[in-house]
Amino acid sequence: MTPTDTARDAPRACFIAAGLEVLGERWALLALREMSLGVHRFDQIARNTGASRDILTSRLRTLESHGVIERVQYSEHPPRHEYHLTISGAEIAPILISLAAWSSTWMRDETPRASYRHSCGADLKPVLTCAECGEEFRLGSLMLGPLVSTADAIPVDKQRQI
Amino acid sequence: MTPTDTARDAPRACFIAAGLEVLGERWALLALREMSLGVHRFDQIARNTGASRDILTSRLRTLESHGVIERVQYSEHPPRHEYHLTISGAEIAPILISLAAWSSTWMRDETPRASYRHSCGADLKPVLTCAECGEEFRLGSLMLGPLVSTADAIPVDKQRQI
DNA sequence: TCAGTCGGTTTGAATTTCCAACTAACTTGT
DNA sequence: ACAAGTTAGTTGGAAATTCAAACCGACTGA
Repeated sequence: MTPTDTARDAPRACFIAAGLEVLGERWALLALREMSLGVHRFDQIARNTGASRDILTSRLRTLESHGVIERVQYSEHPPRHEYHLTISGAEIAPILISLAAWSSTWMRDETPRASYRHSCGADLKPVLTCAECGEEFRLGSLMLGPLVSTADAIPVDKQRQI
Repeated sequence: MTPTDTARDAPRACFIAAGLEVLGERWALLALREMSLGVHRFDQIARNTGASRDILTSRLRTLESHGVIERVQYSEHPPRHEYHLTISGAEIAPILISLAAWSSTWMRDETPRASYRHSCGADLKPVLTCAECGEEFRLGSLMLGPLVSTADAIPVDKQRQI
């Protein structure tokens, strides 16, 4: 039994699986993409993602309940809300950027698509390094660590803030 | 009409959306997680992800048809295959790592989960920087660029290799 | 007054996923 | 030799999710 095995029938409970429970539902990342591009209103998010309105409603509620986004009222009568990223939501940027970079390298086909760039003006060429040792992450540099739960506190500078 | 707007009804065709068409289907990233942890066989991938076998079959076929993974025969009679990451598949590492890091910061709850670490031994603390200017990526540093398609060739060192 | 906007909700149909059982071709243990 | 187990699927029917379009209430602007 190597460390990468799991018990006979239990799926691997890890933080990748946990993150996907929130971010991995259909349309969730596209909605977050819109907010990081400065689009905050329901109708525009629905149009720009292509999600149907009922599903989008449900996704936004899930993201809100997990503290990834927040609803900000911008009109009293009638009550109207905008959707904004929280600190937690802003920190999905590396996920979107890695995805955009991978996709623009490997998903080139005949259909023209919007590319992305860094605010410095350059094409997307993100490099992911370990803050500890400075080495670049690559295949095989990701390894399973110990089990953690709430018992291990979230660092103060990372605590949920809405 | 700001650059972040889209035509009245067309969803934004961008590389994030394109990448999610392949990587964003349910179970796809978990299957890729297994392969990057060294698990290459159907039964074990099914058990470790929790995906039902028919859906997993379908996902693996999709990933294969997009060149993200390849089937490697390891037995002639009966024909049996292992699933391995291609170059393209290996390069999803930054996506998985960013997701794992985000999740272990923000998705702490009572259920204990496997954490991840870098091969240097440190906890996951990935930093995403722009290869061009060296600045760290953050919210707002991702901007839309021009439309691109096959016309713009994939760099030779990045061409699909199976 | 009348069309249009905004953020949804409702409805019923279409699609996807789930699960358990089944298969085929082996291999291993007794 | 024979039974049991392993492996990589496939099948079928039920359950869950998603879809698209219509509808709604409270407005706004012409």
